[in-house]
Amino acid sequence: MRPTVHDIAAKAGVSLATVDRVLNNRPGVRGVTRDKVERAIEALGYVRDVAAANLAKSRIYPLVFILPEGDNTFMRGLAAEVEAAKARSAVERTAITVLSVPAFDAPALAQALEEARGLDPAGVAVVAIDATEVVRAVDRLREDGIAVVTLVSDLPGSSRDHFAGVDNVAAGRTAGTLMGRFLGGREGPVAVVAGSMLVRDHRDRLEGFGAAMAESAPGRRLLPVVEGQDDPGEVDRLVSNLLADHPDLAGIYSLGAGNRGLIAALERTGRDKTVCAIAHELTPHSRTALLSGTLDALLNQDAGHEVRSAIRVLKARADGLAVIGAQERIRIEIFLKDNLPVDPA
Amino acid sequence: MRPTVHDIAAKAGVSLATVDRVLNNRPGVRGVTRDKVERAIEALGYVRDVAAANLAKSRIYPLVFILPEGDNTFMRGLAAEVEAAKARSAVERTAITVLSVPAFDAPALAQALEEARGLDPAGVAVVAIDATEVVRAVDRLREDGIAVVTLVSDLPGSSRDHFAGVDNVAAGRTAGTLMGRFLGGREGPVAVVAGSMLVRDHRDRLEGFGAAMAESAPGRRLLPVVEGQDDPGEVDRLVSNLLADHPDLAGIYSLGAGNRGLIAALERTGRDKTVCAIAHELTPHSRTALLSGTLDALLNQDAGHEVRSAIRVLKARADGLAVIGAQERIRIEIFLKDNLPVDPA
DNA sequence: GAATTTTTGATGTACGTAAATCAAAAATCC
DNA sequence: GGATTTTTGATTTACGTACATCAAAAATTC
Repeated sequence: MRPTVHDIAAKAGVSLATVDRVLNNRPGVRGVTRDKVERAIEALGYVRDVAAANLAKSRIYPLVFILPEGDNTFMRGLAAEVEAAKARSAVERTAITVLSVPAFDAPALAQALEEARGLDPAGVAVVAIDATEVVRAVDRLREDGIAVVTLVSDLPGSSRDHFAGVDNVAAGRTAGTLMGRFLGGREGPVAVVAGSMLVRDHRDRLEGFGAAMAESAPGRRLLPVVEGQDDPGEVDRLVSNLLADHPDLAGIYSLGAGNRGLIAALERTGRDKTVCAIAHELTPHSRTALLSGTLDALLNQDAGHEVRSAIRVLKARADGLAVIGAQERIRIEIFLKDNLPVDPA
Repeated sequence: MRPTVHDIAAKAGVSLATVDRVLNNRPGVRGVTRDKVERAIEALGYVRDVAAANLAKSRIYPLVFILPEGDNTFMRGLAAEVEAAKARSAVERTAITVLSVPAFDAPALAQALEEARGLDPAGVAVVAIDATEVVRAVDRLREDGIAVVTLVSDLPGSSRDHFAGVDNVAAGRTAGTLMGRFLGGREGPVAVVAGSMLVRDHRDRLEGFGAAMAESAPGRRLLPVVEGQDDPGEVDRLVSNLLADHPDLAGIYSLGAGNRGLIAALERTGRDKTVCAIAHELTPHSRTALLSGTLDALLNQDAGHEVRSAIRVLKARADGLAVIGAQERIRIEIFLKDNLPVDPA
């Protein structure tokens, strides 16, 4: 049987109340006594039964998720994962509120953060936009003792506790290496389609992509980045133009969302088999395009992992506990048509 | 506040004891009453507080892991993950026993399964070998009501409850597609190094690799498979011979373990930059080789995920609960030098 | 050494569920 | 309608921790 508080009390020769005072560092214990108890804890290898502790505390963690609105599948998938977490809230002792804000709208996001603050939650998870007013709003939350985790897109200048997302420079590098190697001897320039250069993750991916391309395909020409606002229609228009302007286009790296537009443009023009296309995020559309060969590779961040990780970190921070960084690191997944997970993500 | 058993009792107009009888389907409840209670549960949206339930039951799950001995890093990593799970057993209410058996030894494995049966555990996780006596031993465990999960290597003919491992045909296909595309215009044959064609996962990988290579690099010559017994020394010898015999060798796919030998042979002969090498399993050695460019890509199955998934499935099966197949599916990870996780696996 | 403050002990209740016991009520059988 | 069986109720204890209260003991101050 694993040791309990009673065993510690017996071993240390003190009362249960004193053990409780030490365990929950309540005041009124002499240093000598505290040491005695701590030695007993050590000797017995006691670990607090969290289930029993939570039961006794009947603690719940009120959390707020702030997500962007908008017509792109990845963010809708992220929202779905938050809903799934909500369904688990009874088990996980969380109470999750979701706030939606217009995409790429820093003032609206800052306002939503203020609204979240009004709800006095234990923690807030937010898909960040890199703007000073957002940084200020996050810092205000932290000053109120509210834990903050950035989700998918980080906010490095702020005092956020943690970033639940991928290393986007590395993701861009990965795409660059794949593109360079997949192109092989093929001639022609490579295009890059982003959502918006105002968002940090897109800037980071571009940086990584450029660097890795320079290594794996030195001398290859990169066309100037075009920005599709993560909107399928806009991406379709931009890619169609690129294909028309560059009959020898060898590859396209789409580092943002709105890939339905990319896929549509490639397939409509019949260039899907000759242009090497690498994109981000596994969705039903991108999955189909990967299987048909329109897309050559797909980089992915697991939205479910990110949401679950964010919740774990927020809970830990609310309790003032440390998190194991390595365990909460989100991986950059590479999918080819051959290693797709069976269920549509 | 979320509803409790008391709320159900009040709502249904029955006693607490009756609610308990329904919830834990104990006998002695009329159909009418049972319905009344179930409607109340439904109406209130009651979900059992697992923490409280486990506390009350003070249930533990005795589990047995059967792992092969042998000098290869992957299996040692797997064993380390089981140890890590053992360290968590207080929290997870498990009691894990590990049995070691000689590698590739079916009679010894069957005997270990019998030994596990003698321990009367709730479940057994085993790295399977494809042999009739092993199938029989697994079936005997199942007849005794003991849950069985195969780990890493499956046993399709048996009555095992679940396989915690990757789809190895798909893994081979993934390697084949990568190899075909990475080779690009380069000439020369491609070699395949396996551990043993007697093991199912290696046969599966070879099958997938051949099929995908035929698609992505039609006409490319595949050399006959050589078998290195997952032993670094033997692999080194075999690869050295291959390199000597085929000065124009374009690629090597190592689908088993013992990659230290592969890496050593490539680097010693200075062919590490000209031969495209794809291997399995992320280890400190393969990680270094990927970063230095000796290996071009690495396929991986996350041993930690596999062990944790096996435990979840065994616990669920011991309680007669269903598992969500999709959630327990182990992914085939692709690593390039750019998307390696930060901590050495 | 008396008064004060600090530390410790003893004890009880609560969290939500499991499981057991015994008595009471209701249904069923003949 | 009485005997028997089945169903239901009432109540208690337990799991391991948190937290509060009050009394007793020890240490500290002057």
